[in-house]
Amino acid sequence: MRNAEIAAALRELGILYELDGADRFRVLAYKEAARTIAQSPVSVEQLAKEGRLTELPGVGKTLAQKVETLLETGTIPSADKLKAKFPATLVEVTRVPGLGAKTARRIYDEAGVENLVQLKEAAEQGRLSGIRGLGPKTEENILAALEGVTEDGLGERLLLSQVLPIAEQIRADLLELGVAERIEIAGSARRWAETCKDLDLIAVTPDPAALAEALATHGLAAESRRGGDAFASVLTHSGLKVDLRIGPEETFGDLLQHFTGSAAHNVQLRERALARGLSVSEHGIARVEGKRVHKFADEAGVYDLLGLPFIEPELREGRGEIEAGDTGELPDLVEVDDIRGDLHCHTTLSDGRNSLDEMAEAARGRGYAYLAVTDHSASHGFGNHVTARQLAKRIEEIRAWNESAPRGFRLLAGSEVNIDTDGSPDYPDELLAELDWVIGSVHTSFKISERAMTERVIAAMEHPLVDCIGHLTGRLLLRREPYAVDIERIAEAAARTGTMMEINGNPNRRDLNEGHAKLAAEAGVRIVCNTDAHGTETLANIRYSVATARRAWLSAKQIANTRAWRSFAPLRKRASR
DNA sequence: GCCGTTTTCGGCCCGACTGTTTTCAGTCG
Repeated sequence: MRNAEIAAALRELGILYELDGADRFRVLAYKEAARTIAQSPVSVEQLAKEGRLTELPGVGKTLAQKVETLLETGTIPSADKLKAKFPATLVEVTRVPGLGAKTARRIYDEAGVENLVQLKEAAEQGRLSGIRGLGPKTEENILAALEGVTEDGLGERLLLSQVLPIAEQIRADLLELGVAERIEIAGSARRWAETCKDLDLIAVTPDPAALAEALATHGLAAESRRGGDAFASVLTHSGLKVDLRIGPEETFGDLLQHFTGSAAHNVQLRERALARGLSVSEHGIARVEGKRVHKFADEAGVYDLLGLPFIEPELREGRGEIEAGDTGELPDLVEVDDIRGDLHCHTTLSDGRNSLDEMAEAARGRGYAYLAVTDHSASHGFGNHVTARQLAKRIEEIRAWNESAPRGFRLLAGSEVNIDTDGSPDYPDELLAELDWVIGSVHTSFKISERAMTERVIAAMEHPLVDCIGHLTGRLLLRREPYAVDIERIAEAAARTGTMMEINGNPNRRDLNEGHAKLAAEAGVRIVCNTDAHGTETLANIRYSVATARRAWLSAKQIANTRAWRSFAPLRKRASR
């Protein structure tokens, strides 16, 4: 059973308890445990086998036992008991925005509503407004919210790469109009999360009404939701909800900290504050006993008063960053400017959009010292494979290009070879030996067992001419699940064989993900930040690769391609042959 | 249900908003 399934079962059980009227902290405990399990980079099923479940923060004896039962029998008895008490479909009713467990339960008890279909009927027939606490306005809101229910469910998320360009555009335009003194991107976009539910912007302005109006009439805005002196919200044509919060200059740091989150980070920060007699909110930090409120125009001041160094937004996920800040063990995170070369890109030889020359020029224009050209190999199944003969010719072409290359920049003759089901690359070794750099990637036969996939990848890493593994899990965010691999075994094998592992910066992939990347780097694996660019413009996706590295707590020295060529070259596995 | 540089019991983040209420419960981020 995958972590996501275990987490979903606990989350459901938490909601069932909530529907049953359980203590809210008990419900919170289930949701917290579900969150940590969903985020765990290692298999929770494996942890259970080793009797180590309680090592997960938020998982105690009771929850560990429930997870063990779930893994053994496929169900949790307490969940079954509650499902016999009231319909389990009430869980989906609680997912309607504005409806929670309390209301869902009351609507079930008093109007017999068991699911979303019945909810819609009841609201249309006006059968909800008689219920205590519910009126005609609530009915209206429920119907409006149900309109937004799609086949895939509620609360659709967007890729960061769909959100960030909009955020940057709106911010730049509003600043240029002169309607705001300061605007910053906050929320999950500022933390460089993989996907976002909405976009949060924070602003300081002498004229809130003018700023709200400027947002409402911005070219990207399809409709204005609502506005006021401190708040404006619009929906873009692409379906992104943009919330703009306006505050005074003197608490800008407090506001930015609050709305950058994450929720888990903020909760932990406030708990730490309370232990020191301080209460943190978006308005400042107050003494619990006393009147004095500390306000900060700058975010660093907030952390400083709590005895912490500044914590980079990418780390604010409640994964130990506050403890690390306390003990002075926060990492010095890698930055985009540290990257000296890109080791994964394509040209028109396979499925890229630009020529070798164009890609080389674009890489040079970014200030890189090297670019590995890694077109797809002989068996790439999309009609754009590169035969051994074509690759041999390409190698010569690159050698010639380097002869007349500008100083301080070189092209590497590379390939992204397919890893066959038995783990072997799909070019002959003699040809691979001619190359400067080889990435091995899985592009076929995704649906094999975790054990088979793990062994397939490890076999590829044992090959002396496979320098690096590309996009390890093959996931496509919001579209295709990752294939299951045993990341601990793979990281061990990568460290042992000296095989590097890439963080693919295609914003649909971000693969290695942050959990895998952290675990691999801690196991001693050399990580590389790549783009997998299929055109000159997507070389800029390096920022997503670096973002994942930062969210994995990685420093420049843990990323191999922050090195100049002469110190990177000997790190390649082939260099030690 | 979890957890411990105040605690193995008694805590468990904070405020805004909404719609329904004459003082507040529920929901959200």
